[in-house]
Amino acid sequence: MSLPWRSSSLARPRTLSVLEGGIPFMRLAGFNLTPAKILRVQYKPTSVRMHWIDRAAKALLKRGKKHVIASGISVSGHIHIGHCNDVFIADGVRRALKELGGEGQAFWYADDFDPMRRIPWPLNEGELAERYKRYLGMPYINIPSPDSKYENFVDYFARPFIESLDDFGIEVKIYSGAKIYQSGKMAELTKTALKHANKIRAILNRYRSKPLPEGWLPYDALCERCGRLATTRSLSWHDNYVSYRCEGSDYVAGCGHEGEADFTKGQGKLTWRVEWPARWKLLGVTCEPFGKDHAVVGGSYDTGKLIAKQVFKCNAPYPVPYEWVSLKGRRMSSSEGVVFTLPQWLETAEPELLRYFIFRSKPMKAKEFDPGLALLDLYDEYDLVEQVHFGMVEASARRKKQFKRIYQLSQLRETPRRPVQRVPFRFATVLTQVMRDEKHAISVLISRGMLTDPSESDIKLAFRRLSCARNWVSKHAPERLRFKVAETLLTEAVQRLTKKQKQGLTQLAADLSSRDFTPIELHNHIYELAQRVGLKAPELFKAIYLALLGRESGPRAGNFISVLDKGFVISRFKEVAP
RNA sequence: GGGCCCGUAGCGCAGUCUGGCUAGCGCACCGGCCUUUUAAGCCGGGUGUCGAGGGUUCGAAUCCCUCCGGGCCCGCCA
Repeated sequence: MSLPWRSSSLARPRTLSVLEGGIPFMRLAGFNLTPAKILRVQYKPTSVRMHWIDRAAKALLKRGKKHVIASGISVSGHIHIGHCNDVFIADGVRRALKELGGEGQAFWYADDFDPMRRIPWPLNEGELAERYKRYLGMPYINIPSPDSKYENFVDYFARPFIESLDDFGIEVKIYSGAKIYQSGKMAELTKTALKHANKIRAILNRYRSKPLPEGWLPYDALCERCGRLATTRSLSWHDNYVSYRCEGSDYVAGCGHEGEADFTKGQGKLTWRVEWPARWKLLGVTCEPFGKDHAVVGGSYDTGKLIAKQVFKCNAPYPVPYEWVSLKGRRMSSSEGVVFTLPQWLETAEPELLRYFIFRSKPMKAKEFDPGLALLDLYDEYDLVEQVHFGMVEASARRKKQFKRIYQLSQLRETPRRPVQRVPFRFATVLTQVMRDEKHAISVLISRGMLTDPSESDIKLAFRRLSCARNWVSKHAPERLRFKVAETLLTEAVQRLTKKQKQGLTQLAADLSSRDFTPIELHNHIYELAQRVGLKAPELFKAIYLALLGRESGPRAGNFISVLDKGFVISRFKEVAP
């Protein structure tokens, strides 16, 4: 059927049924619609449901072609997957910009010159806590590492994160706040801020219940005597110097020292609310994701926007606020040790899954992560999205479009062209506990139809998943999903078997040696056998598990036995009733 | 005091920006199947006042207003 208004590819009617069924219905219902009105309904284009990453990229392109996307975190402890929103989103926008014909560069900025307000986990436990107390109020970069393998506190917490970024397909330039201050690059902007201290104070006071005092300066000097940053109050400034007194703060005492800090040499820093817009100016930031704490009215983004405009004469970046991630229902917190880090993620889940986790829902939607059983669902969901992407699973056009984009954003780099062969993670958790070696695992996977004529990369993916499954079983799985084939027959297990159960096992051993079974055949055979020897099926199952595992339940039996070495199973069953 | 998010099936959620096809997905559940299923079974089934009320509209889960419930953030400091 050809419809005249379909000439424009965009102006497709939403659906035909609306047109065909809708109008008569409306007439029947007594509505007197003018043709124009009907046409407007008909011409309604298919709604273009864009992923929020693309929406951000599109908005940026309206402003210009080249963009700098910022992300950054205060290195106040372990950097966890909640923090990843920042850098993952920044990188996602960069990628989307590129796809839309723009240019983007993303960076990650370590706020490593901020003072330590609280001793983070795990340094807040035992004797370490005592040792680290003295560093309260000092910049992170000047605090030693608890582990000699790392240069300092910042290296200790940030390096595992930074080094993992590549594994997640993140391409960002790394900056260090401390280094930037020490290099003198912030000197000019610091001077500008000091010159406009009154203006800045007025901006900040708009949102403060307790106004900043007269003579307040937006600068935190580093005390040359005690090395603290949080304790000083800036009194005045001249040339390149800010004079200060080390008075103390609410969480740590000052040393009383009075001195001068050279702001061209990194002897102090701008206070956060001013530092942020100064950084936008310095690095030409045009887009930045940030946590909802900054996004609140009167928060640092609001004041930063005004300071940027009025003091630094630049525009605030396009904001992408995001919600936080909780871990098993608790708010992730590096200081309290409620963390799940990137290296931890890689142990138990594929990197694509974390990207998927972040990009699947809107940024301001709170996310909940649970590495336990819920991770299985995440795997299944990811696999499903992948299958929809490759057209192996049917989905509505709208859903398909949405899934495809999320799938693309979840890829580390290029989106695979051909369908990927996946081992279902749930099966991987069983296989990894019984497989003898890689060759064996492959043959099992092939015999199950989970791998068909696998390529090298299919095999690689399968082993990556098996390795994740192994780690997951040992670290996050509930006890009932863990099992270990008993090295020798446990006498305790034998004692728990009835005479009939023993007979059943002996017979099963005989049957196994007389012919081959597929897993399903074997499973069915167990039922038949139970009946033959006068047992209820569950009793025979229990016997099998007791003999093999030393406990009463285990993975699906036919499956399980056929993965084990046949000779071993036969002799184990025979052993039960010598 | 201000702001944000959430409220849709038993549970977890998508859909809301940009109103429109029969409100969808996963898990759970229910029924059936191979005489029999413990952990890759297979097939079938939606079990729903879209938090409440009002408004706009030919049409509202979707837009507007009010309210209720839950969570979080800011108002010190990132």
